[in-house]
Parts: sequence; structure tokens; C-alpha cells
Amino acid sequence: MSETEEDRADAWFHALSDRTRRDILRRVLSGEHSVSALARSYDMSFAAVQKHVAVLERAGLLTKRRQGREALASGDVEAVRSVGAMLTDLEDLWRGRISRMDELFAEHQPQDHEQDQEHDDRPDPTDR
Amino acid sequence: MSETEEDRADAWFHALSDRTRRDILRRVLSGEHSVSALARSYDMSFAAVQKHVAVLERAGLLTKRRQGREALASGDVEAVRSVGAMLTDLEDLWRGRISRMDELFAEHQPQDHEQDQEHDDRPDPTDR
DNA sequence: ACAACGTACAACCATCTGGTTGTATGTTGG
DNA sequence: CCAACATACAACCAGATGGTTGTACGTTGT
Repeated sequence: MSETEEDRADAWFHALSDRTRRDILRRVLSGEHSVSALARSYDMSFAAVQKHVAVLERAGLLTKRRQGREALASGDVEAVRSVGAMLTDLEDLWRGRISRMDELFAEHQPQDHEQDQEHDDRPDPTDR
Repeated sequence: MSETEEDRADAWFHALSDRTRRDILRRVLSGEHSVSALARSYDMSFAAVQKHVAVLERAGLLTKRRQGREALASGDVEAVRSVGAMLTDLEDLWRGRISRMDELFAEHQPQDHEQDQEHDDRPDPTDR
């Protein structure tokens, strides 16, 4: 994975690691909100909320649009999808582990494929 | 969302916000690794890597199993999926925004439904 | 015109974070 | 038995983080 890709991931996950920021992101994904409108929703100063919005913006999870004196913030669903894609990449690594376990098992028991369909205590790698 | 749910999310995203921890998670999702084996992979002290493993463990993204003097770490794919589910919940909020925009549009143009299939410059909310 | 509003940013502060070294304790191989 | 190994954890430190207040500046409504 490229170096800048890791930088983006750092910014994404750091931005999402604060519950106020996650809540802000929920609101701006649902629709545009001005920074001051957002600030009114939280029990903290306007400046604090503005800094949270700036973190989300730097991470690319949110964009701002100027309209008169207001800054309207809007969530970027493509960025959210990119974060989700990183998670599914992690899942794929796990699936690879299971495949390798299957190969190892087949190596030591290369007879029948149909026996023992029950007592499957490991999760199905193809479900979800 | 429940309070403890948000606490878990804080821990998840914070754990994932460090690239060394993401790399450790990749390795232990692919297969079990001892802490010292992991430590040998990074240009930092054993103690530093051990702390990263502890952060991932507290977040529930990894479990440790004792075998003799070694602690074998293994990634928990269910936790990774839970994080992914949070992201798709965010996407759903965005889809809701689009639905509301559609309703608003229908309200002002309640005639035909079939016109103008082209020039669709917004992403399809049902794709992915 | 001007007061109120919305935004931006700097300075400051307590706490958290990610690294270090050092020490203690259990496990294993020869 | 005991030296080497693997882990755990405490103490410490520099820098980042999340909050505060204060100041400055453009925009808007009356």
C-alpha cells in the first residue's frame, strides 16, 4: 500500500475516533448544515465544533461550501465508502487465513470431501 | 445508539488510527503471531509493539492465547465486520438524504416519472 | 450605518498518545 | 540448574489532542 494511502487512512480513522465528529458526520451525511447550526447541537464552544469540522474536512470526509456568511458542510459518502473498503480488505486477509487452513487440512486428509458436514465450529468464510 | 456502543466505536477507530496497529491487525487476521514475532517486524522496541497489541486487544479487534511462554495473537474478524457495519450505517444516512431530495423534487414536479434518464451526475444510491 | 451574526484562527491548558528504558516474573532448552 | 527467551508493566518524556477564551473580519437585516 502506498505511503500516502496510509496517511489518508490515519486521517480517516483519527477523524472517526471521536464521537462528536462521528455525530457531526452523521448529520452532514443526512444533509447540509452550517457550522453554527452544528455548533448549537453540542454542549461545547463554537470554536471546538469548528475544529471538529476542520478535522473531518482535512480527512476528506466532509466538504464545505460558502454561502454568504455561512459555511455549509456536507458529508462525502465516497470517502466513507473508501474507509469501508479498507475494512473489507482486512476481512479478505482473514478469509485467506481460512483458505490456507483448508489447504493444510486437505493436505493431511486428502481422502473424502463429503464427510462430517456437521459440528462446524468455525464461521463460514462466505457468509455476511 | 447506546452509550457503551459509542465507547466501543471510540476504541475501534482509535485502535485503527495508527498504521502500525493496522499492520499488526493485518498480520494477525492472516494468522496467529506471537507478540515477539510481531515485534521483530517493526523498527521499535518490544514494549512499544506490546502496547499496540494491548490497544487492539482492549478494542476487541484481537485476542491473545497463551501457549507456554508465548502469547499468540489472533485477529477477530467479527469485530472488523462490526466496524464495517458502522460505516454502512453512515452510508444509509446519506441514502436517506437522497431519498428526501427525490421527494422534494417529486413535490415540485409531480408529472412524469420516465423523462430524463440521462445526465445523472449524482451517484446511484443503490450501487456498490 | 451599525449591531448582530457566522466564521476563522491564535494562544493557552490539561490530558492523552506513542515512544523509550528498566525491572520483574514465568518458561524452556541444554 | 540456569542462561536465554517471552511477556508484562511501571516510570518517564516529547508531542498531539480536545477543549477553552479572545480577537479579527466579512455578511446581513433593520
